[in-house]
Amino acid sequence: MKQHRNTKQRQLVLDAVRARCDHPCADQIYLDARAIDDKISRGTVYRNLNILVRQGEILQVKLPNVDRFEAQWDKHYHLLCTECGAVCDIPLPYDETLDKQAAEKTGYAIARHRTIFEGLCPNCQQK
Amino acid sequence: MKQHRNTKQRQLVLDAVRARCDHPCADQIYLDARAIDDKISRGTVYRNLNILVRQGEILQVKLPNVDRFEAQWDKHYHLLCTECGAVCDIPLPYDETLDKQAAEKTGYAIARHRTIFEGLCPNCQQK
DNA sequence: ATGGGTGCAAAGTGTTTGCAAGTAT
DNA sequence: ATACTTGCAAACACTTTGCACCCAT
Repeated sequence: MKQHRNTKQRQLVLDAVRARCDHPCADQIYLDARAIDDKISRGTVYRNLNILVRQGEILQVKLPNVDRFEAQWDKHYHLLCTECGAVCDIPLPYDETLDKQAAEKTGYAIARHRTIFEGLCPNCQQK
Repeated sequence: MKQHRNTKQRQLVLDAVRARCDHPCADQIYLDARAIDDKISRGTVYRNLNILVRQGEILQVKLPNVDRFEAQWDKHYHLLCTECGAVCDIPLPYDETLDKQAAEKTGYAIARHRTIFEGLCPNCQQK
């Protein structure tokens, strides 16, 4: 594996992810980083997000159109409001036994599972 | 809701999804449809896939890079081989109680959840 | 006849990449 | 000195859309 250096851009990207709790998308992180270093480029942000994901520093949440990121790295589930697009973590325990069951039934070597709940947030329900 | 007509193109797209069990992506469906009607266009395939998903005729599976589709419409979970990209349905029961728990804990009106297991298929484990 | 549907090509969106210059180690 | 990183812009992959014509109802 390639050895990574500490650059202020990479640190900036990591800080930007950590500073937010709303699971920002890459472009949001770019904007946040840009507000501090107005020279940083989109390419650099995308590259660093990918590196940080690979290093396990941050988590990538695959959603319909865009990927989102978050600094929390333990296994947990997500909740998406299908109306306004808000994403939040959900306080349900990660069920390890599911991975075992799936492995037994399929012969796959299961690393993990990802669960995304879909619904309407309190705000959007009122409309 | 807009009223939809029966066109041979739409039927062709639906048949193409039904004919496959490997969760094809949009472009694969386009190619399959193209093999039968060499005049059908990508735009039409994409448009019809979206319509069919909205109508509940087919299911859309959101994965890393591309969306995949399948004709089975009941709630169930998916298994992705992170090496070769194969996708299959997984014979675990859909857990309705999770939706209730999530709703109670968050105040969201939960419609459903989607779970994707990640691992290595038997083939890719050998390498 | 009416309004949804089609093919085509252009435009979007989100992300990756080639390159020359810069920099952490 | 070495080789990883950066900014920039061009390239990509996938999907949507505007338009004029077509066709199911």
